[in-house]
Amino acid sequence: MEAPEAKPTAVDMDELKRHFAAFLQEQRYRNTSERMRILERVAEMPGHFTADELYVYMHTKGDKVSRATVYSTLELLRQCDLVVRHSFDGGSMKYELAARLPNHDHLFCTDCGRMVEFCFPQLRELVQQIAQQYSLRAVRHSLHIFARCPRLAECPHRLG
Amino acid sequence: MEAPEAKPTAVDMDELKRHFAAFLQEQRYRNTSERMRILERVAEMPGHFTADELYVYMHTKGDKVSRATVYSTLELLRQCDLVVRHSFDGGSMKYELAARLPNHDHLFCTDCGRMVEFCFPQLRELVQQIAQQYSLRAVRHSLHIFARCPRLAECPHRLG
DNA sequence: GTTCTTGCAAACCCTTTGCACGTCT
DNA sequence: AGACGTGCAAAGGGTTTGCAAGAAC
Repeated sequence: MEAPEAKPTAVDMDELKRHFAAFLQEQRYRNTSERMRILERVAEMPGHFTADELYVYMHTKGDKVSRATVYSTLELLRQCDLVVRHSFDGGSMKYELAARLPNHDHLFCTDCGRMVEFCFPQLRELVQQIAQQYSLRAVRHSLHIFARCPRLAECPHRLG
Repeated sequence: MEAPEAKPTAVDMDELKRHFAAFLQEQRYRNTSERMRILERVAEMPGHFTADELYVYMHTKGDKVSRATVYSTLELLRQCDLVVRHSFDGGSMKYELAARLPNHDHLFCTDCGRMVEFCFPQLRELVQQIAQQYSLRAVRHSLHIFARCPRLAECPHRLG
């Protein structure tokens, strides 16, 4: 049986911008060039990234934005569900475009450090069942699995 | 059907101390009064706590330990699996005695802020299945579910 | 013109580190 | 005696904030 890797979704930039503009207008926030530029650059990031990585990337592209604006705009993008923020153990916050990999989870090999993103429909169902036990409706979830190779020497991705 | 709340396990303090002492000896770390005292106080904490909360608690009890020692001992307790560390979204690290609530997960109501700890055997199985798809053996997992009340006004735990 | 946003730097919080002193073996 | 652990304070990294200048409405 094939392992269900999560696959990137094609991103419709205009759609994202419309979504963001609508959110800003609705919330009486201003539609500034910095905010839209940040959304564009977020969509160019390949997967997870930190606020600082985005800041550095934008400066290599010649964009003039401050870290403060990067942080505050990422927070706005999060409020309107265009980006998701992850708190992986011990590190700084990781952001990611929500449209890129809908509803995926993370598996970490603690032997080699490899991270796999996967998508299991059964998990979605189970999560919904669990929430229902408490008369709630699950909106989002985050599952981290920490695993090891049965025989370390044969781990095909081990470090070193 | 009854919602499966995770139930605290009775804690055998002597057993914990033996486990920790054995770990220290095996790793050639020293068995100091500070380290054992910290383990005792960890066992007195009701649930999740931050390193600083433990530090403050110990000082209310008259223990003289520094923050540095609290942090480093919590790390040792983590290495020998006596405590687990959680990284909840946006906040500081939360620690918890592993023996207290074995293998539980977390459900957050985003309307009222309530957090429920639950334990679903099916989830364990599913997690193991997922890891097997990648030829790995799951060791630990962490599932956070974010959910809402179907009708907010009726949320029995809503804030305000 | 008023209010919000930006950029910069400083502040902030949590955690780790360097060093002198104390303690365990 | 030697090596490790502790306590203190300072450093460190990531994120937020205060304020003056600039842009959106």
